Amino acid sequence: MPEGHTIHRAARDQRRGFVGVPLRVSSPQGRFVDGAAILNGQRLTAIGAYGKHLFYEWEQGELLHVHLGLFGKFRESVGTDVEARGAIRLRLTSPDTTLDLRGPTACELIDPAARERLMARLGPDPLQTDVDPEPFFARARRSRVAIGTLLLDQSAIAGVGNVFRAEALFVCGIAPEVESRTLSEVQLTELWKTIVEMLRAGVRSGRIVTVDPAEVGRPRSKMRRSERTYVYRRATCLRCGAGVAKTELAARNMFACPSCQPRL
DNA sequence: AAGAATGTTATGTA
DNA sequence: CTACATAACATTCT
Repeated sequence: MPEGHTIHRAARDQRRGFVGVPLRVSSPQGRFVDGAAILNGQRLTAIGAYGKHLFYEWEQGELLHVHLGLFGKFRESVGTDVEARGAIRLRLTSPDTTLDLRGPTACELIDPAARERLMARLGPDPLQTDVDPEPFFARARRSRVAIGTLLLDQSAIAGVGNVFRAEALFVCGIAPEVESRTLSEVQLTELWKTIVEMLRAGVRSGRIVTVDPAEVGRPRSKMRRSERTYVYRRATCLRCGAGVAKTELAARNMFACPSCQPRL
């Protein structure tokens, strides 16, 4: 879920006590994390997230960049004597917990300059405090690209993934294939606002629930899987019952309700 | 047990 | 320069 997923993870790791406790980073197999062993014995001092990128900072100034990509996942186990299964790219241990990372797109030690370069090519991240959405608006105003495509372009807006693009467009009643430059200022503003709220809700609840709980008459935590999205991976629209249109946009599955998101 | 899935990047084409 | 297609890479689940 980067998208939320990456961000949730960082938030959750912090709650799990991986910040500020003694950590050991084991030497992983594979082509990832060159020289991670030098982190042995150092304390993790901060976990930061920008868009779908995670940055783990250690006390000696080492900077670990993690991107989960499509398959990357942290798996948590109780205790520190955990059998290593599969290709573990990174293992973090706190006194009572082991956190294994598998399948990330990136897991590498970088320097601050590299992080700057990386962040420089990302658009505004709706989750950052004091973020200025203007670069996203400016891009949208001049682009002929479909808004559904633009939302996945991390250089336009950072952090939105396939679930949130479908759900945010649904909530705003915008058809995904509409050229972004044809959207009104009001629509752009509403879209940004919707995304901010959705991402925040994701971080708060630790899962992606884009449906207003009032709409299904059940608290957020008790919503069934099929009720957590309006159109994403659904056959019918949660709101109006119309058949959801499943298409491909930017090489990803796109879901939209033809009735709630009319193309004008 | 093939295929799909909350992703990115590099490369080629027009 | 923009847009779009394709392939490559990673893992887990059905």
